[in-house]
Amino acid sequence: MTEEELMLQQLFDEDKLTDKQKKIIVAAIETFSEKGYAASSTSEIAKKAGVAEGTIFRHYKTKKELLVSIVAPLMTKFIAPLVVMDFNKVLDRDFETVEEFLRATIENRRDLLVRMLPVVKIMFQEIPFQPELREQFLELVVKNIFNRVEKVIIGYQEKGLLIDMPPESIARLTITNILGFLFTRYLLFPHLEWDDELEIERTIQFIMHGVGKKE
Amino acid sequence: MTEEELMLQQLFDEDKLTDKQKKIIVAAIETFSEKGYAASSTSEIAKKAGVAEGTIFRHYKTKKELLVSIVAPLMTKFIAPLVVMDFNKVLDRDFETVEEFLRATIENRRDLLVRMLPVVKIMFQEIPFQPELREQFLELVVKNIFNRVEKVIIGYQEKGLLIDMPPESIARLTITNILGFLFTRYLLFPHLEWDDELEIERTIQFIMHGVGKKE
DNA sequence: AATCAGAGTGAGTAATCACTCATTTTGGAG
DNA sequence: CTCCAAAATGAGTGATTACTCACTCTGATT
Repeated sequence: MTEEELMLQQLFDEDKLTDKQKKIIVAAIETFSEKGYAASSTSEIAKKAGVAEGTIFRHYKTKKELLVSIVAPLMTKFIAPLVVMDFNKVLDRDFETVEEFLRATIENRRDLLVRMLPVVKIMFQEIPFQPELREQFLELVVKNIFNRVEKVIIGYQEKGLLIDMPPESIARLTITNILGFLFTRYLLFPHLEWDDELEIERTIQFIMHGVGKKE
Repeated sequence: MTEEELMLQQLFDEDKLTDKQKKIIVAAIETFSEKGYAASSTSEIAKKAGVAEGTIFRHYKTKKELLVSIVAPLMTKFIAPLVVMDFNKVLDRDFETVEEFLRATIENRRDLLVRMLPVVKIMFQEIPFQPELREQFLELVVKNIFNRVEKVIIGYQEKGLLIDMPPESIARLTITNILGFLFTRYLLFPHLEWDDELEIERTIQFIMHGVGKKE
């Protein structure tokens, strides 16, 4: 199974798509990711997919619909597992400490991010310009994730494992560091040599204990 | 003096520009920032500037040259003050503690970021697609800033104010949090109500002491 | 074998693109 | 005022854009 098919399987119900439809999606992802949405022409995508330009418009009414149909599924896929994350399970059973919870969360999202890298790149590029994507993102991320994460934080605070800074600030800071690491590692400097395990541990250590030296 | 003229003054030697040249730059910044570079047409920019389309190409050979001439000065302006930041002065004279150093650094860069917001947005949007900008960014930020910051960190480590995690990791984590705050605050959720002073203090506290509760 | 719906085609469309250039306007020096 | 170089113009360029449509192909059903 090729790299592309693996990616497709993550995003779509692969079986319902014809061969040419798959090729269009693969070509579109590659082109959008390399040149950006606005700078990608449908003729170029068709050429790269080995398909007539008209074929694209048989399946997608507009170029924008092609973009949205690629990016939108990623958001739900990326968010879904975190939404169903059972609050009590996380707190009481699986993860005794915050460190373990963070380690599991980072590891869990890292796989998906790496596999979906080109689509993730497209997503962040286009969210500022596509209201449809922005709304979907805000709805999913801000309302679902943020509330969910805040509950987890309050739980750990009650167990005395976290300082009593307001949960939304702890959430902001923690998410900033996790996404900041993934962004720096995989989007900003993917070409540098990274010791992933080590850097994840340092990130977790940093989140928990900061960088100030205790007396 | 208008908002736009204030911005221009930051980026250009205002006096050398004719009235129409200024209007072109203002219109280009506005359009690029709103729609993205590739989706902005020169005819639209000309219209918005109240200028003939040919006038743009009298001063800028290509559309890309217009983009670069807007974004490039920002990078040097943004980086320059940090580069000339005297290592010993920072360490021994002005800032006894890391907290004070962080506070001053965040405050210092925040002004500029807020004033330059539209250009900053254009910069981050286009760096992935414009090799010219990417090279300039890497040269300035990675080599200058990163080395400079590492030296400061080593200095504070020698004074026993920072843990002995490798400086490049401390630098990565600290910069992530500062830029992460500014990004979240001004680009991601500028419409939310923020208590800036408070949130900056929390960010600094987080960097220094983490979120783990001490026994 | 006949039928038919959906997949695929590719030439064609008007609109828009970045850019050119011959010409006119402008503003300051002599 | 005259003069002139730089600034500004806007109609015009060929190329490319997203998208259409009349048509063909394909494979499953009867």
